[in-house]
Amino acid sequence: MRDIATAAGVSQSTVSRVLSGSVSNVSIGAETRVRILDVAARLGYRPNPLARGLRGAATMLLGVIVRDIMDPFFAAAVEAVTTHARRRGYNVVLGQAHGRADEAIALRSVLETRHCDAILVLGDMGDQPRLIEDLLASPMPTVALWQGIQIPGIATVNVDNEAGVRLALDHLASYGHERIALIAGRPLGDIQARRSAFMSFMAERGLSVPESHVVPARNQAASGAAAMRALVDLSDPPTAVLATTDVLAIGGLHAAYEAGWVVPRDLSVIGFDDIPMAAFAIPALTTIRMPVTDMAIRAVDLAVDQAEGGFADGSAPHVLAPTLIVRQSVAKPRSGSRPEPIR
Amino acid sequence: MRDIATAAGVSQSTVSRVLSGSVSNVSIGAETRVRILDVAARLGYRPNPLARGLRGAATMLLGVIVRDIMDPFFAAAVEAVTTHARRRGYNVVLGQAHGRADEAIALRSVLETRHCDAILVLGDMGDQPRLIEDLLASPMPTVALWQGIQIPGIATVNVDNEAGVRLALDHLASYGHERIALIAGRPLGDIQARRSAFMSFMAERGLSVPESHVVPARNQAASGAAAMRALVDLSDPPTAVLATTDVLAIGGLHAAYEAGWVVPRDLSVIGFDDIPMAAFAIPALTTIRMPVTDMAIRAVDLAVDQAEGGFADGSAPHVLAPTLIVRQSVAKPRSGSRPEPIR
DNA sequence: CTGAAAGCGCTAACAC
DNA sequence: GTGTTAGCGCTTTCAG
Repeated sequence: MRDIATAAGVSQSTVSRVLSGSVSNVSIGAETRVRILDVAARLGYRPNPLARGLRGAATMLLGVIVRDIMDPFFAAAVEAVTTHARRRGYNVVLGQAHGRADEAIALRSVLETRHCDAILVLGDMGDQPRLIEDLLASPMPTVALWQGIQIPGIATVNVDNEAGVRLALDHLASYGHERIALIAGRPLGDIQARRSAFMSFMAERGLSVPESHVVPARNQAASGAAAMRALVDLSDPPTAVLATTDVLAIGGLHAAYEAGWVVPRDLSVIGFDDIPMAAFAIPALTTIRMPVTDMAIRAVDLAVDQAEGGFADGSAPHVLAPTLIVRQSVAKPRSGSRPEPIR
Repeated sequence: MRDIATAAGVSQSTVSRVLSGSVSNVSIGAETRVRILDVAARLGYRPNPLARGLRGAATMLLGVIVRDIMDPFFAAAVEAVTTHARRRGYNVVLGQAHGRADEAIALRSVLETRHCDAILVLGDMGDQPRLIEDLLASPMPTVALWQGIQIPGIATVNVDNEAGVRLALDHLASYGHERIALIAGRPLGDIQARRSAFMSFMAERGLSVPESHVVPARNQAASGAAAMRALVDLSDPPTAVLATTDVLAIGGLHAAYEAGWVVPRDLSVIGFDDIPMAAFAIPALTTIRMPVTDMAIRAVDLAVDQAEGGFADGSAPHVLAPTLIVRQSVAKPRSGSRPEPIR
């Protein structure tokens, strides 16, 4: 910038005024402005965001911390967040927290990331207490999405997991299912909420849930498949399965298929999230749709408003409602205890 | 930092020396160091990366521009890149280029992103000429992945698309398939390469490809499904289908299923990429596996070396080989022109 | 071994 | 309208 100042024969401040589009100040000499713009272009001038930041300017960056970007649900969430952030003039810095092992690093990454204006945390970080602690300690506006729980002091945007589970269970029940199993991911955040909602609603209806009908899994298709294999091998297999995420459900669908079970004739399956692939599962997966876009918008707005306005929204809870998407994977229960082998 | 200097009763420079772990200089008074460290901790000191950056320090940030994060393949790629980047001590800034409409913005984002040490471009940006131009104009180390083509002046890491297509076609041919259709994404980069490889290899074998057997698609399951629907409705439907990506193939599988075609009995399907879901498609998808991890490592190393060492690797082409993953979606051709309706 | 001072690129008072 | 000056937080000569 100094170069362009000398080259244009004006002072640096004038250049700054022109190039940074200072609104408030006095008007700039029409010809001077043109000359400066000209020289700037000729010299291929690029403002240095670091220097701007140092002066206290907003970086227009939103930090996003996501547990696992390979989870299609979170990929969609990142997409939604990115889209709305951009609409608000912000860009996104992605910090991946993959696995708890990297906790310390993820954390560091966040701290180093001080040069963004606000932070969004996607997904349950319940097992990374240091992260949470650190977020709380820092003065940076933070909002947590899909955390499953309220974190005092941090604005959170969640789905109503209980309503979702109730929707799913009601749907299954309306078909006459009583032996319903659960494939559940790590008991944290959203998943934990879904799991306990499942248990209460089953109890509420007087439906018993044998221990073997609640099978734990990591949130990957392979794990969902393994869980389904276990279920299908039981002496008293369920007639319906609720998976806490679509990824798990899709893995389960595959395992059922391999075992020769035809969904939904022999077994009903219902997922949670409505990831893009869900509609293309075989059969198309009935699932609970997450209002991803709305949640992303809400969260970004919260973060941006906090960053710009500085008003401490504190921890007003934002809980949005999921909806039931009926597709092809649910039907009435088979008659026998297990299906006749078809091959 | 000034505060901590006064609080510790030393000068700012001493504090800096201690806190930044200056290697070269003289040793620091043992007691002084401890005192400073102590005060720093007590005051909750956090270095300001912006100020460091201003002084010319590396930001340890890798910019990653990806066309579409919702594409499971690129999600996996981002994961791989992030992992290796972190191993090298770098964090990742994600810039999403979704859709060409945002070209200008994506571009800006990159330029603003000058505060990262190098840039990785994932996926074909052939339709964003301004982006490419800009990358070339800037002095920032850049490496392009899955660009499908060489870009003079930018280091590129690609797969051998032709080898991949040949692998797929050989596999299909070995089962006796001759009427092979192609579901192809946007004719850009990798996809373009795969498409033309398909055409040449078919020609090479003397196999004709009716125009109706090459169906264009956007890279989404829905589009793959639509394409498959078209294929299946043909009066001379193919006995095998090659999709340029697994996402397309999975969509196609679904459409075939809905049409009552049983894969692989009535139709063989083969994909490209080997995304995590591919193994859990129904039936499990035979596909061409991308060496994602290796490519990510190569690219990150290239970028980092360039950023740190400054040696201009220029545009040495890096082309890695894909492999065939045989699963369940390919069998010998059905006998009739079309399958008997099964329902 | 430690302090003083300059400067990275830019902006914002405050003059003229 | 335009120039001067100070300083954001940090590192780094250059002197003590």
